[in-house]
Parts: sequence; C-alpha cells; structure tokens
Amino acid sequence: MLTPERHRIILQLLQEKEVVKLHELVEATQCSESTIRRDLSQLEKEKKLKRVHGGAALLQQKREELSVFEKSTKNIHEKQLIGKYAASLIQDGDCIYLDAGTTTFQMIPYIEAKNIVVVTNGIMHIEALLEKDIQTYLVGGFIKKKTNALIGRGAIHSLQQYSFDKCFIGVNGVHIDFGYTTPDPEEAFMKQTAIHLSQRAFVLADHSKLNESTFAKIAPLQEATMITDETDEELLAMYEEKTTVEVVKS
Amino acid sequence: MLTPERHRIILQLLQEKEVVKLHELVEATQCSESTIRRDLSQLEKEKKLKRVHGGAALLQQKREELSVFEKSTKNIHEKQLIGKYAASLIQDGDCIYLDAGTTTFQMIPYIEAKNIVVVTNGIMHIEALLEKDIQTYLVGGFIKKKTNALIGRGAIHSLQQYSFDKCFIGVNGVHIDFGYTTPDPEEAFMKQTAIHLSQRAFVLADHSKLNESTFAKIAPLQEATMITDETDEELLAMYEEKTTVEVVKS
DNA sequence: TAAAATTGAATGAATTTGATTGATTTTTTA
DNA sequence: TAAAAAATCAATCAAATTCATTCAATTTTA
Repeated sequence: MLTPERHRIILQLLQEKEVVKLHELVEATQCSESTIRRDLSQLEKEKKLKRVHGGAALLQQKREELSVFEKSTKNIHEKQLIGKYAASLIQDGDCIYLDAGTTTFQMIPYIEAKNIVVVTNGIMHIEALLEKDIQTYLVGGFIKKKTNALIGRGAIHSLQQYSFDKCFIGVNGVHIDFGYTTPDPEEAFMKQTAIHLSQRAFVLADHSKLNESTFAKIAPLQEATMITDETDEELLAMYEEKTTVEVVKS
Repeated sequence: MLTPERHRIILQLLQEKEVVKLHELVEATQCSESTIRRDLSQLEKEKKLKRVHGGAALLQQKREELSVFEKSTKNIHEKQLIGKYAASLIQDGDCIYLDAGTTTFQMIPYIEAKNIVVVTNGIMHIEALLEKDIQTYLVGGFIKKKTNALIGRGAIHSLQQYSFDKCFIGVNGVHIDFGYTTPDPEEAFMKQTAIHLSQRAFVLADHSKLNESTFAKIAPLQEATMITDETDEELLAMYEEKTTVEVVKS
C-alpha cells in the first residue's frame, strides 16, 4: 500500500472516531506497527492530527477558536518568554499599540519603559496596564464576546485617530506563503490597520503558530518583525529569507 | 481506551451532571480508579474541572467577585431599586447609552428587553452586559483609573458616531439651580454629549444626590427625566416644577 | 545497475496501567 | 460530642503496553 493511501485511511478513520488506536490502524491498513508509527509522526508534523500514547487524536478545527481561558493556559511559559523579550523593545516615551490576546498580555508585567502611552483593543489588558500606571487608551467598537476584543468599523475608525512608534500583534498562524493569519476577518483587519499605523510592527508567535495558517490574512511576512521561540534552525532559516526574525531562547 | 477518549467522556459526563462521582467514571470508562484519578489530576491542572472529594465538579468562576463588588458600594439597596426601575424602561430593539458608574451598573441584571444594543463608557459594565448576551459597544478613549470610565476627546468623538433611543446617566449632584453635576469636567462633557445624542435622557439619582452640587455642570434639569427614590413630597414637588421626575418606591 | 527510500522486525527505553499500601477525609454510630 | 467505621485519597510498584531507534531486507527511483 502506498503512503498517500495509508494517510488517507488514517485521517478518515480519525474523522469518524475522534480518536483511533494504533492497533486499529494496523488492522485497517494491513501493514506493520512501525509504518503506522512513521505515518503518525509525519502527519503530526504536518499538523493533521495529534499523536497520543496508543494511537492518535483529532485536533481542533482550523477555523474554530479556542476560548480565551483555554488559550491563556496554552504554551504559557513560551508566551511569557516572548512577552518579556517584546516588552524589552519598548523605549521611554514610545507610543505603543498592544493587540488583544494572551501573548501580548504577557508583555505587560515586563514593561519597564517610562512615560509611554499604550493604545489597546484588549479589554483584558486594561487592568494590568493601569496597575503598572501606564497611560492607557482603549479603542472603541463592538465587543467580541469570545475573545474580549474590540473590533469592527468603530474600532478601526477609533484606531485611525492614532499613530504609533511600535505595535505588537498576536496571530494564530504564520505561513511562508500566506503570511500572518487569524480566524476572524474583522480581527485581521484590525491588526492590519495597526501595522500600517506603526513605524515598526512586531508579531508575537510562539512555535505552535509556525507553518500554520487560518482563514483571514493579516499581512505578508515582511510587513512585521517576527518574535518567536522556535528553535528549529531549518525552519527559521526559511522565514529569515522573507522577514526579520527575533528568536527568544529559554 | 485512549487517554483523550477518557478525558472526553469525563468532561461530557461532567457537563451533563455538574458533579460526577469517581465511581461513575470508573463505570463509564471501564478502567481502574487509579487511572481515573490520574485523569482527574491532569484535567484539574489543565483547569478543565475541579476535583472534589469523591469525584469532580465543573468549575464556575466570576460570580463571587461580582457580588463583593456589589456589596462594596454605598446605598446599594436604593441603587438596585432605581436600577430595576430604569431597566424596565428599556424596550425591545432600543439603542441605549449606559453611562459608567455604580448606579447604572445596577440596571444590568434587570434588563429584560430583547434585541437591544448598548453603548457604554464603563469598563466595569462590559462583563455583566456580555453575561446577559447583550450586544455591547464600547466607546474608545482615555481610561480614567479611578472610575474605570472612558473619557476625553477620543471618547466624545467615538460617542458621536452613534445616536440613541434612550440614555441612562449617573450623576453626583442634582440641584434646583445648577442642574445635574459631577466632579470631573471631562466626564461631565461625556454625559452631556450622550444626553444630546438621545431621544430621551434619564438621570439616575438616589436621594443622597438631591440638593447637592459638584464642580462640573452636565445639563439643566429639564434636559433629562430624573429617576430617584426620594420620598420627601415637598422636595419632589420642587423638582417636578422643572422636570419630569419618576419616583421609585421600595 | 546503483543509490535512495520504504518497510518490517528487534531492541531496550519510556509510558501507562491496575493493584496495594497506609494516610486522610467523611460518615456513621454510640 | 467523640470515637469507630467507611470511603476516598496520594504514593508506590510491578506488569503490560507502547514507544523511538536501529538495522537489514525490499522496493522504488534515477
């Protein structure tokens, strides 16, 4: 049996059952455990499924967003590292746009620059920013319940009243061809606008975001400097051809 | 049975029953107590549930700190009464401006009208509004730390994008000569603008506000209907000469 | 045909599992 | 109320399963 056919069978069985045992796949394909293991490894690298002990499991759909709560606990350590580094880029007197989202949120405790102004569309960010006695402006607009972010026409309009030294943007996918992406077109447009209003743009993307792409395009890679904790040299080299990449090491 | 499948079963049973006994999970998954215990431990670490003696429970947050906040305010009972009455004035399909502040905040739990849109400058209000599945817009602007209200040029500008069927305004003073007043001129201007953008304006003022006046003038009495719990007939008669007064009785 | 890629088997390492232990908590009983 | 009984718990261990890695055999490709 050919590799693509096996892969098709594996993914199909997975679709039907949500989780599938290694043994069932051996049964279905009539080939050895080793082969199936190799297939699962590869499919996992391609983000088509998630390996689990004893088999494989379906991973959540591309366009479906996780709740804020789930997001906030995922890759928290990596996000903190990235946040800390990103925060160190802020200089005294800067005007900053801080995108909504859990990754950019992690920057706030590490901000040390004085006399800065921060504009944000993230309601969650406000309390933390005020706690640090940072002059904070909020853009107006519609409140998206799921992410607690301000989006829509009003938000864009509100945003356009400002211009920034630097902006820090969170994304859901970074892809060599599709650039920076996020599931919601409204949010994508918001992020895009912020990038265009800024002298320098930074995208914060932990390693789980690389080689991913979701529905709505924000901007091509070269429009922002990417900050990531990815360590795979080969992968990084690929992105470095297209844009500036700052790698955070733990 | 694979780990993700067990986890799914556990979480699903939990969704249905709120709390679930260890023994039921053993029954449902046909595996040992130890395994279930380990699963529960892990799911608890992932904040997917809360372990309790004998099993697990759904985790519920927020509610409590809200009540703490509610109790910390002055004249809470009167404000609730006023809030309840004011909320009853909202009709299906209305576009509403809800001013920041504790009095207007009390309206939210009592809002029953369907298909309404609420614009607010109060950050505290957001969570409660979203909880009630109300379409919510926030004005942009500078965040005043003390009151968690959005004010300033940006806020005014943002507000002027809308027009309202009704607005509900909190004030610090109501005075027969000076009209409605509040200490901060920026906030006063915000409230004034909202009143002018609304077909009908309501000022919520518990009895402690009457015959008081503070620094910044919002509007003369006749520009808004006053909702109060004051009972002094003589006092009320005085105000009723100048404007419409709605009296809430406990 | 030779080089490269794929496959299945074999190895020991790593993970998961259920049973057991004694400690802790809850309920029952006196 | 306090002691006893029952239930539940965390910690540990050994057996079973699953895993990654290696290597030789086979198939595919150039």
